[in-house]
Amino acid sequence: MKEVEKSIDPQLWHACAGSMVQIPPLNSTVFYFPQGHAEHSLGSVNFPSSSRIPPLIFCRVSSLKFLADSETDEVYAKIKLVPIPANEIDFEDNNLSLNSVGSDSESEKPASFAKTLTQSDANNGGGFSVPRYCAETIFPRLDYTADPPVQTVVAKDVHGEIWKFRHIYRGTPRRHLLTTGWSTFVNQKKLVAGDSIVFLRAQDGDLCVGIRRAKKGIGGGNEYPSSGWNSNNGSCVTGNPFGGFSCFLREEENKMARNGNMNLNSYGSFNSSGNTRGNGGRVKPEMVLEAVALAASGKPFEVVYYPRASTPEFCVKASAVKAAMRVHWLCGMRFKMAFETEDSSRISWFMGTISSVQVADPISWPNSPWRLLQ
Amino acid sequence: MKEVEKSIDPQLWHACAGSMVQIPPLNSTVFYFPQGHAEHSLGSVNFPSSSRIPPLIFCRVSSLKFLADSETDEVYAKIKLVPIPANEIDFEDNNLSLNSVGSDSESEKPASFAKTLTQSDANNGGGFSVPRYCAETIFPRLDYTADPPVQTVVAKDVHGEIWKFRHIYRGTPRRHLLTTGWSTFVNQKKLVAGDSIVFLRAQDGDLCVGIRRAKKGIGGGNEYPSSGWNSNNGSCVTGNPFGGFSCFLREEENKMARNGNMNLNSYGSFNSSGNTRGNGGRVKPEMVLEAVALAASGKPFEVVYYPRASTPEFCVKASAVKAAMRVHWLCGMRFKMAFETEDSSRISWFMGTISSVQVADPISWPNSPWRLLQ
DNA sequence: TTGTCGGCGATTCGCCGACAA
DNA sequence: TTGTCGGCGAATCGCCGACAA
Repeated sequence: MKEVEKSIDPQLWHACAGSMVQIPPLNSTVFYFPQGHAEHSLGSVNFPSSSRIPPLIFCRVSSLKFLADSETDEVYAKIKLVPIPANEIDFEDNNLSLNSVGSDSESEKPASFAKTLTQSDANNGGGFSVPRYCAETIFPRLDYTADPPVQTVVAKDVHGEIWKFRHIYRGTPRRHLLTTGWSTFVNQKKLVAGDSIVFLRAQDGDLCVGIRRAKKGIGGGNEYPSSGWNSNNGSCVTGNPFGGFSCFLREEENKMARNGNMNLNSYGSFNSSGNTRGNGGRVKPEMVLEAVALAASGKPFEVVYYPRASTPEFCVKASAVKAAMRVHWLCGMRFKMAFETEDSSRISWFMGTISSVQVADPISWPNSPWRLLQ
Repeated sequence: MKEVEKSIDPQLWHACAGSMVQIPPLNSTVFYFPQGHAEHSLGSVNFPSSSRIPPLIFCRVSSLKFLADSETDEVYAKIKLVPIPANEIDFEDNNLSLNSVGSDSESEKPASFAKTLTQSDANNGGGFSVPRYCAETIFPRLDYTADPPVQTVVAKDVHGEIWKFRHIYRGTPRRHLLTTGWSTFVNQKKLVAGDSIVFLRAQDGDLCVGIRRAKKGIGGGNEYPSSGWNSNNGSCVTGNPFGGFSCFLREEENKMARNGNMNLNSYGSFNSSGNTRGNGGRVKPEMVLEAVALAASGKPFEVVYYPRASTPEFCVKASAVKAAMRVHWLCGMRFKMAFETEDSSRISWFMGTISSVQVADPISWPNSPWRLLQ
């Protein structure tokens, strides 16, 4: 209720959001897409037909807050935007944004590692199997002369809460494991197989730990209206130099049998105890309407963005849009599409061919370039 | 977030709220006290000094919803009120309210029992010691010919969720106990010693179970501005025939050492895992302002009332106010005060003498009878 | 009548190497 | 390199009467 909005470490935020998520830097210029904002909403947004809403609005980022849900740890961002009047639009102003990009690269990517939890990792009885790479590059150095080599690993979560894990190197063949402390973490965070855990070494040397919940869709199907792979969900085309369109195709998604914590005892509660897992975090339709109304009238407004909601970004770097607009997208044109693999920070590329170029929903969004950039 | 407002069984609601809590019946007339509503709020409410707000507003109850917090099970009510214009006020109209009172008594009090959890009840290792009266009048009949007499007791909570308990009659001397299923209940509901549990047999014969959290005040002191025992907190005067002023003086309040679930292990989280216990449920100041604004302008409005918040009622039956106003309250006058004992539905009476008659905060609430009726 | 305690089984938790993918 | 399994010790959990209060 009275939750205090405490900004979290931007680097941990980005690590939890995924490597493909880009947030426009402070003071940079972006295009705000009301239609994209609407798709980001959980319910359907009914814009008043009376007022004409521009398909995209040129804005400057005036404030940026990196936040995390206090219950689910799901990360999200609050972005304050100030619309820039049409006559002040300077498409070539890249000075400031370049500066910002500079300050962006200044905060270099810290070492981080993500792993999807296996059954064995999530099971009660067990520990956590630490991939060798993670143990050697992220965790503190282990004294291999000891027998067995053991240490206590201390990590902060997004709320600054401290967790301790016993890190041991044992077994034949040898492997890294987290034992004591791990099951407490799994239980408190309500992690299940398929969720991911992120370890990150901050610049100050502190170890941080974050989580990414698996999408909770039941059948693995798209939960949102879409008609084909090049529609809105989970796929998104972008030329490499126009980066800034995040998209999430998950490997191994829903392959895992989801053996929830059903209480099969004869005693106790029968109803499942309220699915309070993550990824429910989405924007309310009223918030969208409010933001759009303010934006359309040129007033500053605020938007909330859940980077893991599988909907496209709706605040896109101005330079990226500009560059993309210069390209004449045509049928048959080939393109590269980036997508994220779940278990590491590697990025794979997927080649494709444009099958059609069309403006979606041309009635309410005439001449909108929105869908063209899906 | 997207919580559906599901009305719960009014009888279970009342059992959880406590026997002193009275909610005005549907369509009855009440006086709405903005000042009382403000005290019901968590933060401080700053009324705009520009607009004159009447100290009490005559209303009709147009809608009534009995609700329970989906997380903490704390009960609360949503009451829709329609202000009645001054010229239509009929102080003698008791027909409808009498009818409503009739329909109120029509839903007769079902058998219910409340018990404050002892250390032994709340401890992990143990079961629940069922007072004989509860076992014999509320629980299903036990077959005493068996050895030992055992049965499975099934109970629904406020959400309709079903819980099962093993009820056994054993030990020397014999006593009733809940064993298997009990600790699951305690853990899921996050009950601690000092909280209360309510068992209730509904008319349809179904057994229901509700909870009342102990107030979480640390020092046992008043959390709200008060100056003396006859101030607002935990005490409230009413002549018996003027019933409808709820008040809560708890016996044994905070006597219990509150040995929270501190995690003293060397591993795991250090920060206390967010105190998400009950009794935090209160109204936001904005809601109060909104309601008062609507009320002052004669428009229908809605209020939320947490019966266990230790603040006086702010929607009082019109007839009760009328009767109370007829009495000339004077210094030295003796009165009877009802208060609730925690562990059962008994009501005790406390004799007192009026020490002073004064209007609190006479500047912003001139001529308000509000404080007079504390 | 019922709150607390020590006792003791039964069950789970959780650490371990052996495998094999 | 790392996911899963069966094993086993150890630490709880949770049921029980014995006592008082």
